[in-house]
Amino acid sequence: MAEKAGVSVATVSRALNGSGYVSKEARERVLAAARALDYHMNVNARSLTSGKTYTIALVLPDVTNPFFPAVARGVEDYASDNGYCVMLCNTDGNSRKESDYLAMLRSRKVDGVIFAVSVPSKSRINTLLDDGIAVVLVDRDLGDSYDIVKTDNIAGAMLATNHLVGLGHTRIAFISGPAQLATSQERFSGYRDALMSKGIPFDERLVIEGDFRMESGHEAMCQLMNGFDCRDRNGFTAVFAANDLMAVGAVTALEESGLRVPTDVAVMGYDDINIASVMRPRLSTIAQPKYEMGWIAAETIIKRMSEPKGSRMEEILQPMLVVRDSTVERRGALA
Amino acid sequence: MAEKAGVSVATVSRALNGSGYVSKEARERVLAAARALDYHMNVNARSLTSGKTYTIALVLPDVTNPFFPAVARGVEDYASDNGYCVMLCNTDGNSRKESDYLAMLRSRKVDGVIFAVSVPSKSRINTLLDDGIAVVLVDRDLGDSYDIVKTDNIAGAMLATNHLVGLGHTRIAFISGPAQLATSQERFSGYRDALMSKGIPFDERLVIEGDFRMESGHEAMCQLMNGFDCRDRNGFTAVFAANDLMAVGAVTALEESGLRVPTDVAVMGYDDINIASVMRPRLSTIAQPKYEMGWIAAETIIKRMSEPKGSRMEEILQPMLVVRDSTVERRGALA
DNA sequence: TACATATATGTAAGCGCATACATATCGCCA
DNA sequence: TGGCGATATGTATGCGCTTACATATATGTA
Repeated sequence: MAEKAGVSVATVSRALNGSGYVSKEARERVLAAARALDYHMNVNARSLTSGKTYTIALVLPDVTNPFFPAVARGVEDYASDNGYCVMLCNTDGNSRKESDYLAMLRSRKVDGVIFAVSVPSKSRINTLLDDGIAVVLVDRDLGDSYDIVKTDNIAGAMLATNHLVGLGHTRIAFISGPAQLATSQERFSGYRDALMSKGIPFDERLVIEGDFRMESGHEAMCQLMNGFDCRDRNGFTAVFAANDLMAVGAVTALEESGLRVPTDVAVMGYDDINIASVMRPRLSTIAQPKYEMGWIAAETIIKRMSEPKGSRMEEILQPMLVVRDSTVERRGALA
Repeated sequence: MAEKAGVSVATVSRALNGSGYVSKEARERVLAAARALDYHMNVNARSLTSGKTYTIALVLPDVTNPFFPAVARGVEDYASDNGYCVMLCNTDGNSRKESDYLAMLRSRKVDGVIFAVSVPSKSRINTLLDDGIAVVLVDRDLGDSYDIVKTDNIAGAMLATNHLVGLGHTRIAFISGPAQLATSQERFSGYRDALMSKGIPFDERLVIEGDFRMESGHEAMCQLMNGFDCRDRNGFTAVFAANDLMAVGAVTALEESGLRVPTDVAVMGYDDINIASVMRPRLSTIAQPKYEMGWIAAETIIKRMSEPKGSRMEEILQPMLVVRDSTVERRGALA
């Protein structure tokens, strides 16, 4: 390549990177040679000296969870527009897998990792940071120590709860996410606080912990039905699930018991995944700007890489109430 | 690191890789030093000499299409179990994005790319191969030149069509995928051949091309309803969509027109994405082993890397008929 | 004309690793 | 005891690139 153009490797490098002085003529010869040889820079070799790999990792529990593909897409779009590649890492919420991956990413010198934490471990993250790897959290918060992009879960849960209350419900069950996640805790707070503020007593027997997966929603619902008779005003007349997947499970359980949604019990989800608008009854839910979250996370991490010492960045997006058929009965609806 | 252990870098390298001769004592000192310093090999630097990056790319149209996350998961699981990382690349079926990405991957020296092609271009793939990058196609075939993992689309489409025919339908519309994709062509063949073999005349006015997305299914259905009165026996009484997403769109269009599924027109999908079992009516469809496809694709590509010159590998998985409510009316069903 | 600057290019070192090659020690057999 | 093979380790080179530094020419200024 250098010979082909009749110049030194240094000049080639300068020509290709537009750094330093290169005569017009030399540049053209280099470019011509590059084209002729179909030459492509070896990015890995470059990273050896530059320290930058132009790679970021997206570490999340499971792409198969419909919440994440949109986030991933957002990350990827912003990243690729800026010359970055993104590695996809599924942890299954498994501590071991998570730390294995982080080690892998460290030894690959990724520039940054966008992290939907499933086991809250600050030391894990600090290790990355100490290594000079930028980190931004998405969705799953971890206190106020790290850059984060999330939605306002408390507001979202209040939106949901208030909607239910507005419909006349006072006995509202809550199917929570994994208790150790801030995301779950926040949604729970929103639920409880909304109740309180309306003067509705909070009954902890109405709260069951799930794990964000469909089956756990089904299970939780069964447990709930076991403990209470929902045809009884002292039972419950509505359920708010901390994510749509669990809401789907809950609806299924309800139907299996011959209960009608929303007539017998109203169901509210969270996330607004694609399923929500297609299932029957269509699921009322709290929409999160998933794609934007990913996009902004990528933007944030790239910004962070350019100033590692800058002050903490926090992007809190607003969730939105989407009312469909699982909470209010439509009269004269087509379907 | 080398000094810390009191040996040369060569010995460190040998100790860490288990190559060449290293005394037990030296190895232990190296390992101890590594632990003490929290040393991690720089994989990129290594790839400079070894030529291997232990990275594979997964290039597909859009992770947001529910068919792909499962495939991606399969790829990732096998890959990470074998020390590989996977880069995620969305092309949107856009020729430009696709080739941009391939260039990017070349300059990053990925070891292989698992490719769900959207624009069929052999030269594109040959360029990769010439570069020493392994390629295996998933789902989208391209003649018999390359390694591929797919399902038997002809068989699948026949399964679907025969099911409909068995139900008494003779006027079966078909919403096809993009015509340039082998996947679409094969499903179309299966549809037409099944019809033929039952002595049912094939009416090309009943075939409309979509693009695998939900909206296009909706549109196609509208077009179909415009051309035919489906309450007329000479219109159509069933629709087979080449994928579930389009089937969902079709069902929506049907409902909007006040038509009932499956009573007025039966609908059959393809893929068995998560939505299929949750929507109402639940969608009858052809299930593809998505996760396995990804898993096997990763297995295949890693095998290929170890013997670049080996004979072509072709894995054709079998699709499965899943009968739900969109084709047959359930009596006494709970919901 | 003499010298400071801007422009242009090459040389060489180094990034973190693997490895060919040279060297050194040891055990063992003829 | 001389010599060979197995074992162990260091030195040096190169992977493909960037960049500090040296060098060289052109341009401008006093």
